[in-house]
Amino acid sequence: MLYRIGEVAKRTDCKVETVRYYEQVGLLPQPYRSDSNYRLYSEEHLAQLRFIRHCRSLDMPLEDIRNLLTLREQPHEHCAEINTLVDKHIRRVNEQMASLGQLRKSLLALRGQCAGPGSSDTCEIVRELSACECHQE
Amino acid sequence: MLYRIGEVAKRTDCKVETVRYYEQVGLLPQPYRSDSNYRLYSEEHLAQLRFIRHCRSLDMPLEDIRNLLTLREQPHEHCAEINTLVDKHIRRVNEQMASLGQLRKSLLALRGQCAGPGSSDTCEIVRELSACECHQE
DNA sequence: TACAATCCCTCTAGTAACTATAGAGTCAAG
DNA sequence: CTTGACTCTATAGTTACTAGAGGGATTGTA
Ligand SMILES: [Zn+2]
Ligand SMILES: [Zn+2]
Ligand SMILES: [Zn+2]
Ligand SMILES: [Zn+2]
Repeated sequence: MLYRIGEVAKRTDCKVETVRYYEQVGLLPQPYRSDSNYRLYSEEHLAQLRFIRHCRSLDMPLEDIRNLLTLREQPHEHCAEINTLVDKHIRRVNEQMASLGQLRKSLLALRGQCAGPGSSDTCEIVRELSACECHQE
Repeated sequence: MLYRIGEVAKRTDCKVETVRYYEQVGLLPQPYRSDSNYRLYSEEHLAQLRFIRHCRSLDMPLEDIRNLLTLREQPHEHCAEINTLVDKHIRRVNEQMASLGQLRKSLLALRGQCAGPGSSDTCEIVRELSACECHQE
């Protein structure tokens, strides 16, 4: 059973262009081709694309996915490498969360500066943005 | 007192190329030029660049900063517009935090799947990534 | 059989916000 | 006078797609 690209895209919840893109950057092997040069995908292709899409839904970079695919191909176990890779990603996500938390605090503080219209000549928010300490000097 | 681009970059903690980039996309007005065609910046330029950099440190998109700069220029108060803009950004940050939180949960669950080397033929992490439910069908 | 609506193809360029080259000119110190 | 640090322009690369142009293929319907 072979599927055309539109079918494949629908089944993996991604756009046709994205499927072609994965092929272009070497994440997805070349599909078969019909007489009219249409791409034709097997179940294996579909499975690999699902793998990729699920990794992407976890926000893994394509480079990591590439590595995971290689590890998956090989017959041996690679728990160590795989765990390292996932742990690194978890660390990235933790860092992003931390910095977003900081950001949120700063933004709320900034937002609190505005005392409402009429309270001053220029909005305190703009004043704060202009006269910060961190970017002076 | 006029500053060359390297000095300006150092004082605002950004790269020389970034300063030129802001000029190119119209966030920073054209500086003066020396006889040898070097960019020369006034204190006003410096202040505006600080404004931009501080907004960027809050992760505001350049488009928002452009709008803030316009609002700042005008003599009247614009608390309403400014607050709307900041609130929208805060909402974006909140959304990002929420989705990162979800992501973290999923990743930790995935990480927990690995029972260590020797426990199975292929690492459970890879198995989980291959056989997810969300990307089937 | 004719025709329209979909599908698919390749190739190219655009997105955000920079970053990094290449190849050249300028300037101050030793 | 030469070395090194600075600057200039113009162009391309980064990430992971997305959108479009301009063309063929397929499918369903009248
Ligand atoms: Zn205000
Ligand atoms: Zn600041
Ligand atoms: Zn394992
Ligand atoms: Zn999935």
